Amino acid sequence: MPLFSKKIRTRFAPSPTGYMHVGNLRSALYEYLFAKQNKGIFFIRLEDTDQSREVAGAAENILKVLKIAGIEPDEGICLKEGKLAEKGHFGPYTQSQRLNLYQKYANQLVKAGLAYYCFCTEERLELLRKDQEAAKLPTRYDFHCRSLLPEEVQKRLDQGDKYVIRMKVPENREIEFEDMVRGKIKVNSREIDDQIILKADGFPTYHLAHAVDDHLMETTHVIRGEEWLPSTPKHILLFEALGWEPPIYAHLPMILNTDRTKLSKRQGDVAVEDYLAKGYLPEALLNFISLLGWNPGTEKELFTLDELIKEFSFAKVHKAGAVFDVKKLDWMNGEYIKKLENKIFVQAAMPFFEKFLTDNNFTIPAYLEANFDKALLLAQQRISRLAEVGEGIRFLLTENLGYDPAKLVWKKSDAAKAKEILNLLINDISGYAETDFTKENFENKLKDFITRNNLANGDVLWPLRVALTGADKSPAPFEVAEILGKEATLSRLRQAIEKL
RNA sequence: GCCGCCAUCGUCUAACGGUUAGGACGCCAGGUUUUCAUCCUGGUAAUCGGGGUUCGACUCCCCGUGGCGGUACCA
Repeated sequence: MPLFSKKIRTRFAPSPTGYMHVGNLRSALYEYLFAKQNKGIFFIRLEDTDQSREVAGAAENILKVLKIAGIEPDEGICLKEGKLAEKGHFGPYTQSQRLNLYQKYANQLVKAGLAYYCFCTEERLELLRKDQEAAKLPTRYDFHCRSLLPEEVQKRLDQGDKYVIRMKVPENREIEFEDMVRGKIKVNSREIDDQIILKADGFPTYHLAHAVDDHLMETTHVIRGEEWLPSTPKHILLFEALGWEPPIYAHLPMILNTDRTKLSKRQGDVAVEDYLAKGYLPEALLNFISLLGWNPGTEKELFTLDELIKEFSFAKVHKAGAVFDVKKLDWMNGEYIKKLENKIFVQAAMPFFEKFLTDNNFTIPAYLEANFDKALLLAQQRISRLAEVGEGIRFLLTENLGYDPAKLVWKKSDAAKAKEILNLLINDISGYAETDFTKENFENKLKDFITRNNLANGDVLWPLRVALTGADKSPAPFEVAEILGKEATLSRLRQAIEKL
């Protein structure tokens, strides 16, 4: 394990422009894991520098999802009684409240000759870009305002012309940095544009805000998506111009759709919330996501958060993008569901079950009232998402099973025999006491019935299963009978006979 | 167009110059079971192409190819 001289500080810096994307969740996870395993600080900063894209409630939502996932900040933006709050000594942690700082440092750069005022209109910039594209040249700023005389600049400022501040990129310099996952990266400064660092509305762009905040907030490690890799040299330059030491960077591989394009809404869900709404357990989702672009170097695949904190390492982070494979997520989620304590499962499944009831206009039959938990538990070992719980025990909620009568016939039998056996069953079961309707007793009674009548297991149990559940894929008939009770069990058997 | 990053079964990945290229998901087959599922056993399937370097390349280098990202007064 590497030893760092400074206290490790990582940050998650979302923009409140939408919902929590699974890629963001993974970034947050890695940032959290790295901080925790180094006994450092994980904090959250709100990057709300684009007023036009801001979505009300988005920040609260992102924090909420993070909390559900078990990733809580030591410092920075947090949730207090559902509302945004801050804690820690490096605040404010909301960029829109730090405008004076960005302006101060932008001005400092201008004074030092490392940045300059630019009065170019967006129209001119757009035209420039189009010309460059047509001429198949790289699209970049043409330094138009770099050479403005100081008097000219002053005059235009005095007359209130709109301006932005651009960084002045040195002409021909190799910029080199060491990325924790990609190793050495080299870029020549001539490839770097004179990026705008302060916008006309007085807000900083990401680049300036990143340098200022991560310096002031003493971030030691910037862990972010691969899409930031190309602008990292700008950031290094900015840190240098401000006389600061840049943080250590780690650029994470992308998470992709099945067709290897950047994970997008069109091809499935990207919002963490959507997955939670389908009944993926937060622990399972986190576990699955942790393995997208990272592996422990062993064959272990199921990890708790604490285990991840111990095992995680940037040395084992992949460089290539990883496809988000829902099939594997389903498997993993199923594993987590099966392992859930019964009580916890019922608790977790209940909201999904209730939604199923209202969506399908079901009311709860009398025999179910007392056996609610037992009913839900019938589904626990058989589903891979909590949202499947209702469908899994649908047969308990309606008398109208609506199945194909042919199903009642076992593969090694015929309709006549099925009918005969169902009749025998009704006779036999009619004589059972209510107390025989427990899983164990009912099973014993039936096995006795089978040997007494010299029948095969399948001859009896198969039609019984279908009669009780209307499905060939369903929990065992003993468990179902226990919940149904005598009256409902018999009535379903009679219905079955009528169908044959 | 220009710049950058990347490349092992369908998917997630292991092998950091020497392995019959391993595991997991999926899929297929067999077994257990009262059907399905679970569970167990087995099978299927990969080093993008071409050149080097080396006694020996998945591994190192170069060139292609392909994918992705960036190229905003968005982050």
